Amino acid sequence: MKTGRPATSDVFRARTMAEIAEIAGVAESTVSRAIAGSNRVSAETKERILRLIDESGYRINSRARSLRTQETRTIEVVIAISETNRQHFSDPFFSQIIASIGDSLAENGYDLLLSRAHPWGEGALADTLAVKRADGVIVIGQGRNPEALNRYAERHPNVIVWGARIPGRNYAVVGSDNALGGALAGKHLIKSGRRRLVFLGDVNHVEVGLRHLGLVSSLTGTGVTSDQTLMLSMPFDSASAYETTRRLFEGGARHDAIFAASDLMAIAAIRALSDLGVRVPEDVAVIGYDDIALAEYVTPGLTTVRQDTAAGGRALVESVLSVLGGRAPTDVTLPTELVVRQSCGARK
Amino acid sequence: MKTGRPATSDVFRARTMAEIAEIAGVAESTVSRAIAGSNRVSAETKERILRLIDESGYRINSRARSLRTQETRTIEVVIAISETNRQHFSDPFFSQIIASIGDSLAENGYDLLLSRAHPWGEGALADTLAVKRADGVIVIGQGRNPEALNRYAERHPNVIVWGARIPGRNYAVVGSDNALGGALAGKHLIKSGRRRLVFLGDVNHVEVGLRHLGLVSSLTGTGVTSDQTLMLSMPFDSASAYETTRRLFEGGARHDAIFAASDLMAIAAIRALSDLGVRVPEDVAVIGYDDIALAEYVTPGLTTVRQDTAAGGRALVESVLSVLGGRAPTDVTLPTELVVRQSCGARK
DNA sequence: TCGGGAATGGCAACCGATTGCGCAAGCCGA
DNA sequence: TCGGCTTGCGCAATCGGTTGCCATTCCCGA
Repeated sequence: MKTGRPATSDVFRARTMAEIAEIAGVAESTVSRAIAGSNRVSAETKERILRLIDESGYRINSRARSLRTQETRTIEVVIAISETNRQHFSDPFFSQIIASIGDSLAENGYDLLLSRAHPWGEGALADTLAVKRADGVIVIGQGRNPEALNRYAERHPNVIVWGARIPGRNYAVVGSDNALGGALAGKHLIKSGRRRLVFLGDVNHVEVGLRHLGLVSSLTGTGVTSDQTLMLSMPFDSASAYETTRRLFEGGARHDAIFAASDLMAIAAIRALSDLGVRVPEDVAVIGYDDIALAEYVTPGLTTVRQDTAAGGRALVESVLSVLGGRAPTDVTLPTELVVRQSCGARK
Repeated sequence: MKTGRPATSDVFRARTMAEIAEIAGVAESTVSRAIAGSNRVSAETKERILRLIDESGYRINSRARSLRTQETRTIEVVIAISETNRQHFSDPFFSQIIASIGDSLAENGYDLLLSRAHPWGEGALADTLAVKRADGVIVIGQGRNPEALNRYAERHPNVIVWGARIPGRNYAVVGSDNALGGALAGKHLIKSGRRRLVFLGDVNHVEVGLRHLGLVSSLTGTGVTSDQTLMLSMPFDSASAYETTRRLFEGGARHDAIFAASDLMAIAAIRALSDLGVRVPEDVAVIGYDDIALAEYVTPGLTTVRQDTAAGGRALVESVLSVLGGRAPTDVTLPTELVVRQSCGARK
């Protein structure tokens, strides 16, 4: 251990409830009731015990308590990272929604256990870790393997998922309207005179697939055929978006708009264009998805489909706590809107 | 609860070790030893028990285990957000380092409990939450109130901090060399012909203060006096950086370089300049701090002082686990280097 | 003075695992 | 055949709280 640490103060420091009880001259059960605020302890006894607890720096042992009460007051949050790309988590979208979840949980007196591995993945280890550590689970993203998630949710009742309302699922979801988001982006691009669109994103990913679908559907009746629209499937990260975009336009592509599945990808795409001397938005318009905090401050400002992470986090927590309370969770679809900034301004 | 869920399969599902023991026809203790891999259980008994566990879907109860073993196998990670700006957490720097910490902990079989409130803050509640939930604590950032953190660490031995080696502290730190980082930025700016520097960041924040100090010290002997250098103190977020930069240059400032305390701030500053028609790097060079994943992909690419979050996370975990193992933690200073990209290329 | 009931507090079982210690069976050599 | 040693397994205590139920005290009216 470290040296040179000052001697700890010599006041009484209690480790267990029994010690408190001993000093206070009451039974453990009375201490427990005093803490719980039971009305079966007189006001003065209660006050005396609480003061003693405060002075002695005693803190309740949460494991012992939760062993007895059968609740952990902990919610596990799982990021559905893909096996191939663990860095996915560094997307600010995740930190924003986790921050919101963390705040809501704290307000309700719950802890937040963060997992990066899928507990529904293969292998007993993953499953072992997932059980009995938390009262409920919030999963961020349905990922590329919604069936596995579904099987997991079937066996574990207290699961709420950030994602899309896909049919046949065994869990409640909170999320934006991905198809609408895609359609909003598509309409806006068409309206600003774009004709040859590129979609950047992994359509095998449930939510991304819906965004693509929305984009394509918004094209009907506009005179733009979907075979003018290029769909480039790629993982969820900046490097792939940069490389793909760069290769596409180095090849002399004549596309005039990009819709990316995330802001991170959109920002990287803009950079690829810029490196090639292609102007944004004059030559190519770019729209992202998420509206991360940074979207407003990159150069040029990023037009994007907003997912309200603050509201999303709150809704997820509300949902999971209502399941714990025995109530049925309801699906929540958050308002989904396009935020127009420079990267997709009108053609000059 | 939800309706329409398929009936759960009718295989035997064990909830407790006692049930396993009963079915296997052995004592609970034998089951426990079989799981722990004790050599006091014969190979065939062990195999029989493990197979039964696997088939029955039994998962050990981590609270009961940790109550008995007196260890939680959980590490708490605390983000030193400021009271005034809770959104601070959305900085990708934090998510990157948390991702790395999470991976290292998982490799070592530890869970990650995420806290956003300072457990060393005022109020018994905050303290209550902090105790006995985890075996150790990793604090990200010393923040603006290192004394409070110090007092906290005095009472809680198993604390490791991401931050700077300030004197008198009661904890071990892992971090970059902030003064060196500041100096590297300063030297590079001078070398590329810049003379009138601006520093953006809250110097009351321990690490930021050191970065500023490093910048100023690198100026000696260069002919640039420190009173040519402007220090603008501001919180740690994009909006403030944008506003401050914009106001400064709207006022017709003749500064030719900005060094920001974080990449997020640098990116926002670039945007403010761009909105005013100031060219980066031709008119003003910009250097950030952190080298977040996005720094490489923004437009223009961000020159920045790299903090290796992957190595940092690993070192933090190694340190806290070594304290738990009874060994003394050692301070770790990570390699600190400047990554030059377009935002501070040579003057054209 | 005595019985009844409200108010307060204590006893002990319990949550689900881990582990020191003791016991029984099997094996060996003498 | 017998004692001693090794190996495998079970008993029961234990971790630190919570809570049903019973015991005690006190106050009051009859």
